[in-house]
Amino acid sequence: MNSQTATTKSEPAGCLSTKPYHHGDLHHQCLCAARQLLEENNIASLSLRAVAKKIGVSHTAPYRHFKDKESLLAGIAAIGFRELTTQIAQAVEMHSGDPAAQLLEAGHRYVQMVIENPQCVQLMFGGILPCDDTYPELRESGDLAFDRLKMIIEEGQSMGIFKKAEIELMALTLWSSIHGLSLLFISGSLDEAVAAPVDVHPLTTAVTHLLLDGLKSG
Amino acid sequence: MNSQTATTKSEPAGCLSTKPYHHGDLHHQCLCAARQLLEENNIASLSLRAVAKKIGVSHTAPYRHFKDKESLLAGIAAIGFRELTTQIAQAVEMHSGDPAAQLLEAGHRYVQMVIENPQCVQLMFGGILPCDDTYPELRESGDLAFDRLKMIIEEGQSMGIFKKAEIELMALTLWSSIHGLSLLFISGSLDEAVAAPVDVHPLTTAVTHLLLDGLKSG
DNA sequence: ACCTGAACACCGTTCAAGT
DNA sequence: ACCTGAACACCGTTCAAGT
Repeated sequence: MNSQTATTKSEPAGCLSTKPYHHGDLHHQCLCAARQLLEENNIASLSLRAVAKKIGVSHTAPYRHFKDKESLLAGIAAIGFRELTTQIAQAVEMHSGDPAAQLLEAGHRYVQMVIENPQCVQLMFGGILPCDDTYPELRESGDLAFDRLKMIIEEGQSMGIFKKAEIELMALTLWSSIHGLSLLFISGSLDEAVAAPVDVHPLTTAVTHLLLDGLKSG
Repeated sequence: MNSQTATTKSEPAGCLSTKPYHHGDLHHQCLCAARQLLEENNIASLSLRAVAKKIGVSHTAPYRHFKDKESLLAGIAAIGFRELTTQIAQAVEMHSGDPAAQLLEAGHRYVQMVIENPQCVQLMFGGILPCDDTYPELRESGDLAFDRLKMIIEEGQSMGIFKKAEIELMALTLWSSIHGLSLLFISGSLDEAVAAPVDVHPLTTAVTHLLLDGLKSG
């Protein structure tokens, strides 16, 4: 039994390893460490130097793999967008042939993702990263997720269970609502505004059902 | 004519003034300068030292009026919440007796406020400030705005134009939707996802109408 | 190629000292 | 009371230098 390999494998996901001079995986390790540090504190207090320290590398080493701090942040955001797309895709697979169930499941997964990675989501949608085409990888997955949403609605329309309003508008309304609900959850604003203790899952279900009422045909 | 007063008054809102040793208004001037600097760049690059420099005061002077940087940020957020509440109140006054029109107007004003003060809104809802009762002033106005929203719905129900679902749930759905739509606007995500050029006002109207369909009685 | 250490211009925050 | 300057431990970023 190779003790070095064993040590690496037994790490809890902390991306630690016995570090050779060229460990080669620095790019991935930076993203991994940064993601952890980001969720532990917040966006403002994430420092490139702390990331380097966590991996056990000099504070200038990350510059081999990322142009600057912003570019590292963009890398984390990209991972988040990919994860969101995956979640929606899984929701669609799970309830194939039932658009309403697909939307409900996708909504739950979206909310769950936001609650589990609040700081990452703030990074994705918080206007810290530039909106232009500086990081094309970012918007591609967001785009993909929206397309999938539209496909669900299209199927619902052709099955006659959704009204035939403009697809893009219906998709936008659903996305906005679940997006807003998620962000209100993590902002803490709901704890004060809503009288009862905030119970994420049933609240998400209720909101979605109310929305679907507005989309129903007839 | 007193040239000193004239100079102060003719400032475009930049909060500049000929500075006596005790200018007394430092608290307000800090908030004002910070708000400007915040919108000019973003939250991460707002520095207490830059704020002090903009007012023409030593970099430790703000500590007389704010415990730390976070407490200054909380002050800015509080102003934002108060402004949001005011906007909704004005929307209610403007269309008294017509709950649907009140909701539409409030939505437009909410979106407008977010678009004009994106960084401030990120501060208000971005999870940078602690959610607990460290800054009680913050949640009080948010609370007030939500109450007003519920009153609109209540009136609509008693007039028989809204369905009699749970008021809090209906209010939450509306708030989430408009909140989410606003944040998607400023995040730039829509520019990529939506095919047509994003036109804020008509899009907000369309989304609200779709939502109101779901809230209608009958 | 990949990594390091010194250096620079910035931060937030504290504290003794000045008016 | 209100403000200042020096000091401390942090930042991001650059660059010559090392393996």
